[in-house]
Amino acid sequence: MSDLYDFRTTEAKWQASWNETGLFRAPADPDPSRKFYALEMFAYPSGDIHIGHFRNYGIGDAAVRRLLMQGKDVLHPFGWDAFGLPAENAAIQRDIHPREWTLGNIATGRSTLQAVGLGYDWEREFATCNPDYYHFTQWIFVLLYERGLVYRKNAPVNWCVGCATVLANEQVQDGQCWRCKSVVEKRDLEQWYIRITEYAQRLVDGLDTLPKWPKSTLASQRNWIGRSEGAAITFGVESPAEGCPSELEVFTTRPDTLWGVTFLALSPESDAGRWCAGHGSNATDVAAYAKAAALKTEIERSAANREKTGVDSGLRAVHPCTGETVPVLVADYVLASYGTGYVMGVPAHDERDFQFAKAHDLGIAVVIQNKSGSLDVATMEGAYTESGVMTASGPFDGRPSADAIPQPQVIAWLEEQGTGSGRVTFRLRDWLISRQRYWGCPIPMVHCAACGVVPVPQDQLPVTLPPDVESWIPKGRSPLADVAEFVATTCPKCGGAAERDVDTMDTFIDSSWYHLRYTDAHNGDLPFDPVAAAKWLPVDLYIGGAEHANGHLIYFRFITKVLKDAGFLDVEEPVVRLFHHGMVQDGDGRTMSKSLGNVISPIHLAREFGIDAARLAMFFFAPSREEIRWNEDGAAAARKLVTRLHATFVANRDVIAAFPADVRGDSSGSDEAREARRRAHIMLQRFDDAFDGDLALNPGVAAIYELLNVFPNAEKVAASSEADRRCYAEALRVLALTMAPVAPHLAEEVHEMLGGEGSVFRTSWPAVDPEALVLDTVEIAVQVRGKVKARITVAADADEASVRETALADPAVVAAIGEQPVRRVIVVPGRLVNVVV
RNA sequence: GGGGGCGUAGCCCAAUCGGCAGAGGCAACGGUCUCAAACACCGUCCAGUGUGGGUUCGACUCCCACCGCCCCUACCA
Repeated sequence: MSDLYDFRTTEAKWQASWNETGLFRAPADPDPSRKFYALEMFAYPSGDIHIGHFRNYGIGDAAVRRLLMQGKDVLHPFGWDAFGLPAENAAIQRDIHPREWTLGNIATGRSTLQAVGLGYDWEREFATCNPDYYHFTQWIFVLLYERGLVYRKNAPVNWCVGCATVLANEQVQDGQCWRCKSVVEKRDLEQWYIRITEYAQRLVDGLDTLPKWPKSTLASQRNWIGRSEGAAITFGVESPAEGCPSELEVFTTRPDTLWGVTFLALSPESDAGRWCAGHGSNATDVAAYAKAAALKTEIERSAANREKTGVDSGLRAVHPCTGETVPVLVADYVLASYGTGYVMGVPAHDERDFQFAKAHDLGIAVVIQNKSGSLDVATMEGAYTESGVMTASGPFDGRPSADAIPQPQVIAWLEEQGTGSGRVTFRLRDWLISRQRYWGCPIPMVHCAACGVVPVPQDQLPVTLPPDVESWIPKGRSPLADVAEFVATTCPKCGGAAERDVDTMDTFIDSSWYHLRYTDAHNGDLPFDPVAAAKWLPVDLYIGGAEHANGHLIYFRFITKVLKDAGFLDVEEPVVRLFHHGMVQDGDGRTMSKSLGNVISPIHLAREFGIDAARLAMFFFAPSREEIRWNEDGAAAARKLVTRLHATFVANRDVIAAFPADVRGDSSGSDEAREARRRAHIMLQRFDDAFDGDLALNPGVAAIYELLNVFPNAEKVAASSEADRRCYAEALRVLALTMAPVAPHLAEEVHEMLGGEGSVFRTSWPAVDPEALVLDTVEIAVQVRGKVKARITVAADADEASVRETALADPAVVAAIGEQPVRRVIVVPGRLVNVVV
């Protein structure tokens, strides 16, 4: 073996070895006490694997390698989130079939990941666009249907003009399509929905059982699900016309402000709003208003502080407590999809209602008085939304509204009166999953003239995507609608002629169950064998970007719960510990993207610096959770570190080889030798803390530098005493193992050089020796009034009294105290002494 | 508007239970090596922790207010 380290050949050599020996192949029958399921979010096969993937997967890879050394039975799989729009866009732009484009990208991506030495069980790999996989995406859809969680509804939906498809709420960002940035409009369409709101409460409750999830993500999900407690209150409609709703039920979180209602407002898309537009006494105006509202884009409609428009609905409502009539308006600041679509207007105590009332000359009534009693309709410039004392509120006059909001007494009273009741509402909407696109999972439903909507029985799945369509160009309906042989089918129920549903599913459904498929990736009968899933679930560590907090990570929790209810799983939550890695930016702090042309491939890193150096650089730049700027100088420094590490082992090879692998130094070594040993254990301790904690590997890598910096040159080591050489040998042995997760190829090479058998990842992870960490003597600071005045050297285990005595005897301390009386002496063992005068 | 996070040397970042602000790297500078340069090696330099208060013997760390930056969310009644 050459004494010069050639990272290119060495790295290739060990990658081949890992493949041959199946190092990362998960055991078929993991020991329950040792199983560990490590997962990184799978990749969209967009083309090249970039440096951001390399970081994400590198963190997981390092964690997994240490787990192997700890003797865990590890499942660490990889796959491809392979359906989705970019494939179709490529098809349109380059006249290449989406499948071909996708499969080509997968092949490139896989070979890149393998070339950079990431350790996965490739035998469990799959792509969601493969019928072997989407067969069971459909199977799960049918299961959801059978469990009453799928329904069809005509409702206003987000319509992306550019993609010519509907979008889910979280796919609309700032009123634009998340993919193509086109304007998003509202359209009325009949679409498939999944009743995720049925699980809203469980999705909220589950958050309390996830202590190892980032606080930010828990908070984000809590806000997204948006549980609100309040009351549903029924207002009568004054002399309702034929067909007109006779009652309007509103939802409010402030039932204590009920007596302050001066109007009701209806969403133009609500049932009553639509009735008013068609049949009400002011139908012409309402219809015109509703039409204008629908044409507004999401951007216009959601612009902050937009003027609150509205129009008289033609109805009058009867206040359930006072019997007075109040005007009812149609206003597009009211959302049809939240609460009931009708709100009670309390201008004095709600900012939006205040603005609306001012703009439309509606009455304002103060019913919650502030502490000083100064609220007066004539002088109010905004709503008073705090709590206070209820006034002009019938039986509740004089009651504080502060006890609890919503007021339980008010709700109880409403229930007594029969005009309202307590109600919990969620912000979370049902999951709209229809997409008018080709490259997705077909919805396994059949429309039969005689039987209505009929699911394709599970034993007749999959409904395969037709191999070709006439045109990829979106025209506002699914390209599948034009494939006659796909559409024409027979009804599974009556056998008569029927038509297939032509839409495909949102790709978030593909990724909602992929973690389960890995446990049994080749099952042809079921999505997975419940026995196999039980062996591995829950995922012990899940690594991915924080941007999925409200999309994927909610759907994924939801589907896990449904499958548990259906008896296929025994876990309520899919993931024990969630970790969000930081992004990788270019040297100027810009996000790497194809359009900016600043994307760096890990292949480039492998060639220029070596994979181990690139990993070390990445781990060293910043804690894993923080974003980093890629920096070639830093990578070059890491390359030097690899060279230096290798050279250190080569130079000290004979010293190490003279002792058994489990050599231990002890206190008979010199200070210098024991310091080397101590540094090695500090390093180990830091890696342990990181891997067991927040995955911040930077202090650990820094500790490698620290160890090398105190390590004497080889001549000196060779010439030292036997006791010293034992310390040095131990330090390097600890280093050789501890660096393995972060610099795996180098570690294998060193392991082999030191005479190790097999892979270093089949040896065991070292244990910190607490005895190696302690120092004989420590220098501690002596402070007088908090200012350091002297430093004294004492035995590390010196008792407080003697430390105090030594400190007080120090001339500099004596001088600093002078004539002042000593009031207290604080001794922090091993740290400092503070004299209070 | 709501929520989450972050401010430490020129730059990236450490700092255990509240206990001496500096471990490490980059850059810069000086030196050794070299015909010279690069590489390598040795060494040097640099902040008082965004601001203002508070608690404490002692605050980067805890509390309050403010400033700046990043991310998420947003007419949710």
